[in-house]
Amino acid sequence: MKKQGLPENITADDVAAASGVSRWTVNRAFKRDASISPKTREKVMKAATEMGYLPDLRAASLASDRSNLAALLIDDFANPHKLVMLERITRIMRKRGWDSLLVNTLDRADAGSALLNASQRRVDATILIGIQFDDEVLSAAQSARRFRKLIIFARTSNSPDTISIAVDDEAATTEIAHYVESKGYKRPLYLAGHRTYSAHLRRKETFCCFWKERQNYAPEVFSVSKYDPMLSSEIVRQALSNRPKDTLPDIIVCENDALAICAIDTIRHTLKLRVPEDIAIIGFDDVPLAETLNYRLTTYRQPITEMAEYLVDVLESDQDSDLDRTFLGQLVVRDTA
Amino acid sequence: MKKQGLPENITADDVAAASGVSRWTVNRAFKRDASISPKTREKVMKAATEMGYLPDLRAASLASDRSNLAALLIDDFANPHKLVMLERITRIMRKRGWDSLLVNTLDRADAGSALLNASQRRVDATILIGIQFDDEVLSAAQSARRFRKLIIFARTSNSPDTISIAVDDEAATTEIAHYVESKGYKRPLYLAGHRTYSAHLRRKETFCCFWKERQNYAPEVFSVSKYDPMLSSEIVRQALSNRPKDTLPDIIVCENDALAICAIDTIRHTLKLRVPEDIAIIGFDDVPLAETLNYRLTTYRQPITEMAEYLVDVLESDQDSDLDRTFLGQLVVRDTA
DNA sequence: ACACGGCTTGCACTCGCGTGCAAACTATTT
DNA sequence: AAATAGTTTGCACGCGAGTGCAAGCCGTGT
Repeated sequence: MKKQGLPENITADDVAAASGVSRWTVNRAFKRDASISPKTREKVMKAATEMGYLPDLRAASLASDRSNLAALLIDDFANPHKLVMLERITRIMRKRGWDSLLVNTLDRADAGSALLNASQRRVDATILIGIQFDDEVLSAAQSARRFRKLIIFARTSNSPDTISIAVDDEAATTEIAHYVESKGYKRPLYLAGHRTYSAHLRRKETFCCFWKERQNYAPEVFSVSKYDPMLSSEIVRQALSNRPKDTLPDIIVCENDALAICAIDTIRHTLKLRVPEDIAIIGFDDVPLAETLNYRLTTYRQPITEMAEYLVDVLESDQDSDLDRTFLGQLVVRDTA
Repeated sequence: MKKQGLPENITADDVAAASGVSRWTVNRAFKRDASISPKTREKVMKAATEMGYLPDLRAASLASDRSNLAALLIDDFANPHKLVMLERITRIMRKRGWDSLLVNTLDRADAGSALLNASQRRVDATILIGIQFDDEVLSAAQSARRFRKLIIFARTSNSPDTISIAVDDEAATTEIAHYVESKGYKRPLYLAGHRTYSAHLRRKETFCCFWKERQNYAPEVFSVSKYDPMLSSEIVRQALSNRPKDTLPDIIVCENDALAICAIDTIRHTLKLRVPEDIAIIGFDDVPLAETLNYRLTTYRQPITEMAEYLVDVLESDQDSDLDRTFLGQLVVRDTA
């Protein structure tokens, strides 16, 4: 199935010979704004097409020191929102001429070596879509200094050596809090994710501060240490069972949709309560599942497409700093709150 | 954030100079079974570590004509099962020293160029995880003959130039059919996906033939042309509404879990019927959502890990043919049937 | 002490293309 | 027609490593 009489490797030299120009001219024909006459280019391209020639990107990258390749690190395929981001990012990158090296760092122990491996392919940038990257891994990566650009997507980062592209957590959470307040909820419970990650801390803090300031008491808070549906479900159960019904929260504000959906299932199936009649729910992200018949989740949508386009702007930028940027999303009101 | 006084590019030459050997010896130190004395290797590695040197994989690939890189093509991020496969494949490839170039071919029109682009990186193999690849795209890809190996994952293919790694659809569907029969269901409805894809045809055909042969009548069949939850939901609604209750199917056998989950939601929320009391459901794939409280879906689990390990065996194999293989999964009985 | 076989190490050449400059060529002006 | 400015093309050299072979090193047996 491999060769079958196919000329081993067609290189620019072959095309050059066939079209009567030099090898360099052949490669020029493939380069967008190279100085080459339209006639020559056409002639070369015709021969190239006939021979099935396409430039070797490894060699190009080696010679030019630009790969047009970025490593995408993900550590969590279970969170549907990550997948939305992955899809959007890869599609938009592809559209604009960039390839993606997907690095699965689910295996935490292996994350460092996975990172180094990507660097050996001399990627132009490394994009972190995972949240499990604590600052330790981050600074290790950074100090190895193998990465031209280290981009944190959908999470704010305080590191100066890093470019962060994220939604404005404070503005978003404040909008949510206002909504919760305006709807007259009185006993909110905040369901947080892993407690050590800055983006998450910020959301929780913002919500709690808002509430304390306006209502003079702090909301209950529960945390789930990782995106494990079983664990999340158990935490929700613990938070809500064995207490008088009139002390139950009237709304659970969740750090993300994965938690929110898990909470809904647990409330309905384990605790046999109704959503939103007994307990309302509000999420964050607007994952595809959120709009399905079963959930109709009220949530906050991040402008992923816009963020991904900006991401490519960053990839193509020459600047070294001042590339951080936050975005505003929008509250999507459905049925659960 | 880039250089900060970092020696521009550390190459094997630098390490060679620092450790008093030749450049070739330095590279030998990094190659698993190269002929090099343990002492020398240690010396070199020490210097390399201090200087932060790691071989450039682009150059290595260029010189050796092996990239240890495979392109993963996916066209559908909405189907949760694809993601399980993606996660498993990338993790296992990484574990065994392979990198993944993720190619999002959701944009159908762009699929061809995406494919070519991957070939320009001289990947060692191209792996198709999507199903939207009709035989047209497939043969185009093949005839361009730019791919050392073209692997179809989780779908059988009849093309001889292709390596297919998939579950045995016939055996699986037969097992499902036996189960349906043994449970005494009498009016099964088969809910199929896109009708032109061979894997899918095979499942549907197998089920229908089985039923016709044993029960002397053909089951109803409905098809959904793509994985769009809204569309699927609509098809289910059409299939089940406006008919006397006693003519309703007693079980819906779905080609995959995505359809099954969608069917459950529609039956519960739109048609206000119960699952499994009014209509039972059986899926295929065992996606993560299938075991959650909300669904508890009876389904057929594919041995993805095993298949992914075999995939890497194929990547590393020298053979050209006879690499196709099918696997057996298992029926996972939960609550919906 | 000599020679021989086995392990280590060094080297010339190659992979396919980019960069920057100089040479050649074209079109425009006087 | 000659000169000038602008455009197009060719080329030497480099990017960073792999391959296969030849030379060097070691210890052992006689």
